Amino acid sequence: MTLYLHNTLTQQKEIFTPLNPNQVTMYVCGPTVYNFVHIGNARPVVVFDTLFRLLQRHFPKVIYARNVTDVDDKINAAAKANNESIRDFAERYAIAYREDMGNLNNLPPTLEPYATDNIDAMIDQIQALIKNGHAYEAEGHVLFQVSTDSQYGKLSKRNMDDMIAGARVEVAPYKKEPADFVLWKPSSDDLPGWDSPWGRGRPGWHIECSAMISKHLGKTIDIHGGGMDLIFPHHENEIAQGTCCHEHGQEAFVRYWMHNGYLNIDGEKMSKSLGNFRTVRDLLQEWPGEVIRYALLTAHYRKPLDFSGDLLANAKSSLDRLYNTLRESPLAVDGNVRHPQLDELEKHLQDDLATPQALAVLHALAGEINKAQGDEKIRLQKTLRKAGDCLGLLNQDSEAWFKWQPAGKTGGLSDAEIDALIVERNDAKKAKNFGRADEIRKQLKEQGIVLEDSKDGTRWTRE
RNA sequence: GGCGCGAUAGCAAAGCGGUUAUGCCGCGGAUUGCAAAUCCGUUGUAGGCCGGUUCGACUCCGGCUCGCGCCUCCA
Repeated sequence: MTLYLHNTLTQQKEIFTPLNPNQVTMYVCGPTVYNFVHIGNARPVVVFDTLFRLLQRHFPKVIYARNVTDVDDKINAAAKANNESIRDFAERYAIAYREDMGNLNNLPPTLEPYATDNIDAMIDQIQALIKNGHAYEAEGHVLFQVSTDSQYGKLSKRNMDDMIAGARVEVAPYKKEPADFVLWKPSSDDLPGWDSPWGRGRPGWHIECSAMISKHLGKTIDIHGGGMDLIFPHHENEIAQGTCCHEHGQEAFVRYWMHNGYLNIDGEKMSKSLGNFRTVRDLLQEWPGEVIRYALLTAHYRKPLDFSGDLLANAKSSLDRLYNTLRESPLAVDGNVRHPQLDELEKHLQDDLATPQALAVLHALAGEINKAQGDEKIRLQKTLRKAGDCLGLLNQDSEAWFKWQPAGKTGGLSDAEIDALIVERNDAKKAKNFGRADEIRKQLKEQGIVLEDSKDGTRWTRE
């Protein structure tokens, strides 16, 4: 197996080889849990879940960590307004996040460290940075001194002069140099805080990730992922912290940096600050989670993807076609199935997660299934189930898929009522009373129920 | 101001220096009591614009136009 991954550090595809051939370590930046996540937040989760599945197929052990940021100024303010602890406040959204991501068929990560459970590791790392001459204390803050890191800027490809020239940041008076960033900041009595060598305070934004990586995954990890917007400053600063806190020798802090492109709305980035976002939670009221997942996989992960109702409708139609070929096929994935199309699918995924082509393979298999009969058909259906599993798709029963209806929709016909009308219609058909049969078809159609007659009986689906 | 990305048919979205991406939508045929699904065929002059390299470019190179992103919380 040769796996190619695009590395943001080198801006090109590289052959992936883990530092330890028996174990891959991967860290992906998780959510700051102060509200429901939007569909743009779901893109990296789906992308790296797909990578996680791929890695698991080819390496004996994969440790995938995704953090939960449960302390930050937005959380602090919201928890205070609610008169509850940041932990209680944050945990509600952390649970919602896990539910939402689960509904998109994302596997749980191996580890989900919480920032507030790892304050000690952050303090340790900050102390190491001070000891190594990369950080300094000033007015209760601890700051990383960027000029002490000759490698600074290597991920985001920018140099200090450019940054200072274009800086729109106010420079705090206690900074030695404008680009220095906060590792630790003091907390007033009404803010969450932890005791530290620099007084009661709380961590800066970037330190949690590098500290938790060091603590849970080690000095060097194989893959670190996240959205493009994290390249600067978040990941650049993580590199500075994670590299300067200890002797690294030849090995980097992170060996492969991967970043997904944005989800756009009308060509503009979806973001919380622009307010042009849709929450995953809302979308799940209208669409199956699998449709959302499929939609996110239709574009290559590094490309922008314009999000729209049409995108989801197209994804739904495509999945309808695939599920139609899986009627009566068992759900369990048969690990022993072999088929050239599976090799083709693997080849595409191994080429920096070429999911659009991987989806094309699913459709090629569907075409074969539609033409096949008997055992050959069953074998191909098993193949398609397995192919779908590689992408986190096609893991449900076809009948359930076609009978699905939006959670937000109420008052429609129940399954039993529909079945009763179908019985009545079939009786009418037997009696050659096609007028009544068509009337029932029409009546159901008006309710969004489509009937399909076949020699094996009548099936129905919700539109 | 600095740095970077993109432009493909009705819609979405890929690979590839010459041979069908794929899905949805459209059209014709088969099948069907009707319908759907499926199969066969097929169209919509596809590759932002202008040059260059080449026997040949959507695919490589240069310029232009337009759009977008990061430099500030952000996936």
